[in-house]
Amino acid sequence: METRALTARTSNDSARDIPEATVARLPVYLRALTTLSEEGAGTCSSEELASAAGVNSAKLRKDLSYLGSYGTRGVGYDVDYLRYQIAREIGVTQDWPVVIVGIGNLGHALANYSGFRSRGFRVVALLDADPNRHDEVVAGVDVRPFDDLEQIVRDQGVAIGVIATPALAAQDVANRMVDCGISSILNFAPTVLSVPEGVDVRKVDLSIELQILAYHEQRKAHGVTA
Amino acid sequence: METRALTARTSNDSARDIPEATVARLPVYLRALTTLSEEGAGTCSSEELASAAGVNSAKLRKDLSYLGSYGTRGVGYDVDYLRYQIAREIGVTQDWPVVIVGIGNLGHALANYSGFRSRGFRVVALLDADPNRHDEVVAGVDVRPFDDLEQIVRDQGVAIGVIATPALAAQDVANRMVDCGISSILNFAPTVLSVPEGVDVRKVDLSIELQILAYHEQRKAHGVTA
DNA sequence: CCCGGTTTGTTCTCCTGTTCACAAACTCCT
DNA sequence: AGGAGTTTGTGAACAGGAGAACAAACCGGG
Repeated sequence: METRALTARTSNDSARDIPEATVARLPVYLRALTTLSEEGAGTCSSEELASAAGVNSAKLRKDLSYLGSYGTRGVGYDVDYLRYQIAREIGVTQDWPVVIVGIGNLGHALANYSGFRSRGFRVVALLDADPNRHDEVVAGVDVRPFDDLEQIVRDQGVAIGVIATPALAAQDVANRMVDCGISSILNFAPTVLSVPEGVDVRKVDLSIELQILAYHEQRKAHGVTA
Repeated sequence: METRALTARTSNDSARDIPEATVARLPVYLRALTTLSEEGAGTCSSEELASAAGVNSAKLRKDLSYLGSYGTRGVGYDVDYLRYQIAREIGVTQDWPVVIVGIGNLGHALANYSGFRSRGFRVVALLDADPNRHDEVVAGVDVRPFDDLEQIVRDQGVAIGVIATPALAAQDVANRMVDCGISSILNFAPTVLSVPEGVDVRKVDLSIELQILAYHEQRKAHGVTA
């Protein structure tokens, strides 16, 4: 609570500064709550929700306490109410327009991924530098030239871009995105992007995850055989 | 170091216990070194490599120090030598057979992803429960029934499985994988898997990453307007 | 109204990871 | 050989997150 003085909150708060580790878990809680709600649960305890989310219950309670006191002692949390509060805190009660650049195999998969739409993200454009791909229609959206980026971003108010190009093109795409005013980038290309301050980049790297698994796998094998 | 008593290391070490955070960065260093090598660099300083990998140079040096003293003071690191050492530590000098279950959009993309092969992972089988998908050939590998899992795992010595199924099927697939002896799972399904001790699970969730970006994006917008 | 049972919110402690700063070690030049 | 310049490896301080534990708050029954 004493950190509120630091963040110079303006009018109504509702946005204290939440630790990164907690932010990363909120979507997991959100999903677990959605599942619980679909199963007909009206309330749930921190223990139940923590188990559904795969975390420690003390950690869950601490995470939720950053958002406010939305539980009732002796009872638990109202599933739908808590779900709404988390959704609002993350910002997925509103609709986020998203552009995807690079419509190869991965781009196709992303464009077709239903989990985006159902969670408040709307794919408003698919862009690709290859003219052979233009006028192709993927998931009901037609693929357009990369140069249309600026107009689309301006017209639709896009703040989030997804990069699914080969590694070599990724930095150029990122630069163009930043120039157009995009300030959050999800990067699937296996390369390190450099962007100006104020722009957020998150990276998803398929082969890195496998390599981490391989490391542990190797150690397991060693421990057994040696 | 006091945790070594727990892990019951046997004969020659060469495998001190490396912090998880470091393990997660080693593949990034590996990729940066590969790029440097292709650019013809013979040696590099921690500053250069750190910049290429997008991390602090002190952190890089500390990370590398867990592997051993592979640098030369006043000079830097031999690119190819360091690259080999990291590859060996991760375990990607050997070949890892991998099975992918669930050949939808994402499964297709994964099967075609060249980054796996080039990093020591070989997709030995594609499995899908849907009979309509069988006999389809993706990336030179034909799609087979899910029930073939056990035989494939046994014949090919598969230790790593990738789940790219819908959420509802993921836990069942994971159970079967574990039963067959798979001990590392990369899960793309948006669900929390529960697995017995000794089995590693890593999760890649596309929509969670977007939600994290949305949270920060929302805060940026708030800070500006309010 | 009071009491036992339950569950949250929070404090405190521990541990992991990050960063700074510097001694040790190496090269090159004179 | 010696000294200036460079870069690694690491000790130490610092920050942040995880988990145990407990007081505060709520419900229901008598």
